[in-house]
Amino acid sequence: MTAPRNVPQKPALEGLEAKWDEIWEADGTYRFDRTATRDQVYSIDTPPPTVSGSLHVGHIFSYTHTDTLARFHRMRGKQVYYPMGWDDNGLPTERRVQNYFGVRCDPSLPYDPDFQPPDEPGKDQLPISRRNFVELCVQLTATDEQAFEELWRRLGLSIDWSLTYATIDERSRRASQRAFLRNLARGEAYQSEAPSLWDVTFRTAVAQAELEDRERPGAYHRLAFHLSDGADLPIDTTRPELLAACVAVVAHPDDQRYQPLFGQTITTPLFKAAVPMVAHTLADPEKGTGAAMICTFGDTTDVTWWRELNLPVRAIVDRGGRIVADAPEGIDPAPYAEIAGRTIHGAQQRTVELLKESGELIGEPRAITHPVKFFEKGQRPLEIVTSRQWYIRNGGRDPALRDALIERGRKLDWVPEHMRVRYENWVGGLNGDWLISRQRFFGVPFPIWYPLDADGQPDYDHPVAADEASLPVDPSSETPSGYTEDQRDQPGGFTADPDVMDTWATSSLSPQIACYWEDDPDLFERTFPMDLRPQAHEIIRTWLFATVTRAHFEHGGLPWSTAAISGWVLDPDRKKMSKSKGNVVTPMDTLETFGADALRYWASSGRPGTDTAFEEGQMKVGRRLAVKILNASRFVLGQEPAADAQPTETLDRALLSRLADLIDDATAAFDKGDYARALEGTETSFWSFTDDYLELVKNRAYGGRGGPAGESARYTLETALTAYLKLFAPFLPYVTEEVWSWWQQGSVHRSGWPVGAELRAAAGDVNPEAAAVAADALREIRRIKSDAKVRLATTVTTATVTDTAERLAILEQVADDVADAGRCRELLTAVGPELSVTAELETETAA
RNA sequence: GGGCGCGUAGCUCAGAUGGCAAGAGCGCUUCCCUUACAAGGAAGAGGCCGGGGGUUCGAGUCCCUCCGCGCCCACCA
Repeated sequence: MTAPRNVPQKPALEGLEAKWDEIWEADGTYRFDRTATRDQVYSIDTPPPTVSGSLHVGHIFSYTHTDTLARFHRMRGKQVYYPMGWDDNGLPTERRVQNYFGVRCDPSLPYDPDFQPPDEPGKDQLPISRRNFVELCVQLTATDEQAFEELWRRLGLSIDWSLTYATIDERSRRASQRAFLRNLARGEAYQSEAPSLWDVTFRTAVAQAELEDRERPGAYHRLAFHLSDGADLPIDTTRPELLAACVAVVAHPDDQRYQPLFGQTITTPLFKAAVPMVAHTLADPEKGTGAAMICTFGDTTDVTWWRELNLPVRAIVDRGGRIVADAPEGIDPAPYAEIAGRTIHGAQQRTVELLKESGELIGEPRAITHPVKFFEKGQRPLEIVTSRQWYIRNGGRDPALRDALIERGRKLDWVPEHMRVRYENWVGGLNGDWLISRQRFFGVPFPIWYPLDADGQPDYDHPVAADEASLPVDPSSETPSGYTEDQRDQPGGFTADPDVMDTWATSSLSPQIACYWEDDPDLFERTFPMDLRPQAHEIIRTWLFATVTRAHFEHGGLPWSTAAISGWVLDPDRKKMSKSKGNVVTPMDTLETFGADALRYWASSGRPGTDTAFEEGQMKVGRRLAVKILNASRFVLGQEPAADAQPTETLDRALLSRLADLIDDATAAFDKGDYARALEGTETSFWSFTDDYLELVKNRAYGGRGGPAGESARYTLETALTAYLKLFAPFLPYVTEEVWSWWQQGSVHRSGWPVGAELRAAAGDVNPEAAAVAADALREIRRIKSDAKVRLATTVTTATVTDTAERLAILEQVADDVADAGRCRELLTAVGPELSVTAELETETAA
């Protein structure tokens, strides 16, 4: 039955990664068997890493967690559907291409088929056509993806590499456009011209989920507004440059100071605009003077006031963050000419100067620090600009939908459980629908055209959608049905929607993309909804929520049953590791230094959802464990049990019994997603196996006493080793596979997960305490030798073990093994209150 | 301002439904080349379990409160 044994003399970890990566690939060890039915499948919605981002140990950390679960379920007999995606779509790639090649996209330029990027990026970015730009994006991401794949393979992720996708590839674009068209047809997607948050650097709209607050220095400026009776109304503002955009003054309806003013007309300083005094509960009597100017638009509260109070628009900031050239209606154009064309900053300086000159600045500006909204990837504060954008409903303005989506979150299994709260917080706090259009270039285009009227104006109310069968389409180069290409951008013809979808609009469909939604209905049937979504906690509000929303609309259910949220890797100062902080360790270097198994050991010791310190000490421990497995295995496999060997000795059966408990514990932990607990238990047990059990049976196993007792030891050693290798396999795939190959056929990763009941049956009726009693006695004998500062091999002429009668009865059954391991010629016992050992050591003869 | 999480040996962390006379590894001390392993092995020292109250026969584990740290969210006048 067993293969010939091939145990190396001097086993080592070096070279195992390259060797087994190649064999696993050649043997298709992790290949998905698509004949499996849904109940036999465990499918994983792997996070597609942003390939333009840098690789860091945080990736190793969380992807290892997922891989341990994948390997566990595979060993339990599931067909694991474990694809890998690349998120190459979107702004990070654009930015990287700009910097890497020194180019920028100018959509007005024609395509140059012979274009070659400069060898070195020049001082000024070279303008190139959109198509040339996108080609560079594709070229660069291909390189990035290779680096990621190399890392993942080296790390030993058991991914089926035949199942990769990229968020910009044809299948993703098709799924993304198809899902959008269906959202549109069902009324879940819509277009609206409305004020929205706008990044003036990237010149694109951004979504609520992509905002972050940053503390910024600012200053309160107290401005003198004028009442009709000539009195002044002081108002504080941090944005005096928006004075020209002021459309009203607001105060809280209950604010006694302003009761008489509500409904009156106020004159703004400098620009002399007549604006109404209005009341709204969002006005905070505690802030500033209690009265605030409403501008179109200084912040999101302005938008709320503007909408709810039906105020006019007086927009002055353009899409590049400058003051527009022409003064809005109703204000004095003379001072406006002084700020027109300036940047926000310049306009603020000039406005303040003018206010000082006119005497309408009261006192000096008072410096403060306040939170300002930024695009998370941006460098300049967001402005609010009115533009036409696509939205997908997400409950932000529909309580029934919001409740339905919160309910979906409650049906999801969260690991750890408390992460659910973040989801509910976010969904509960939404204040608008999901803005998915971006005024960018490298992304999935909207599959939409607009008819042009006789004047060449687009009819946005009657968009022409692409046919599903034609997807994916690029509306800027393909023609809608019913038109000819020469009608493009001609009066009476058509024009393409110029925007692309935000990257989350595509990655929110990762389960559908990964499972070949509509492209391969048979495969989809076998894999969707998926079992596991592993991801980081900071993107619960984006990726997780958006994915739930899309599946809610498209499938009326959850996209997966479990969400496993990983923590962060912290540097020793307890700060999140990130590139900007300059404390990132290159993962490939770390892999070279410690080895994949060691790194995986460190990663696996981080509890689900818990932030974990980057600690080289743990990696050294992992490496030592791997080496220990090699050496202990070499010892165990040095002798072969007879085919009919049975565990007859008490010590052996006690070991098997404890091993059965370990297997049950590890299995239960894994079932709950707690890989770390499974590892910890296995590791603790394994060290006691090598330190105690191995020493106790060494002599017996190698024929010291001969007969069935030796067979029992050899049988038990091999049975235990087999179980340990399987238990360790999800964590240390390389060393376990290597040892497995010394005497077994096939891959340990395709061998079954151990079953506690089988070992328990083999152990029979035994007191598992026997293993501990033997180990305790041996430890006491070692202590005596250690205290006497003699070699552990020193012979004991007579040892006397004192212990309770109960424990001595157990010791009786394992006494020969204890005597062997302790090198005791004679082992006596005496009843006493607790364990103690005395021993007479044989005098060392001089060498 | 609201919410979540964390605070256990010098360091990194375990301690599931309360029973612990408090654990692991690293580091530290002492000893040992024992025929699986000296990039090893054996033995050992080291904690008012953040502070204060409470519930209980019994609390690191439950409740209250305070302190410190981290994160998420919040309408930026």
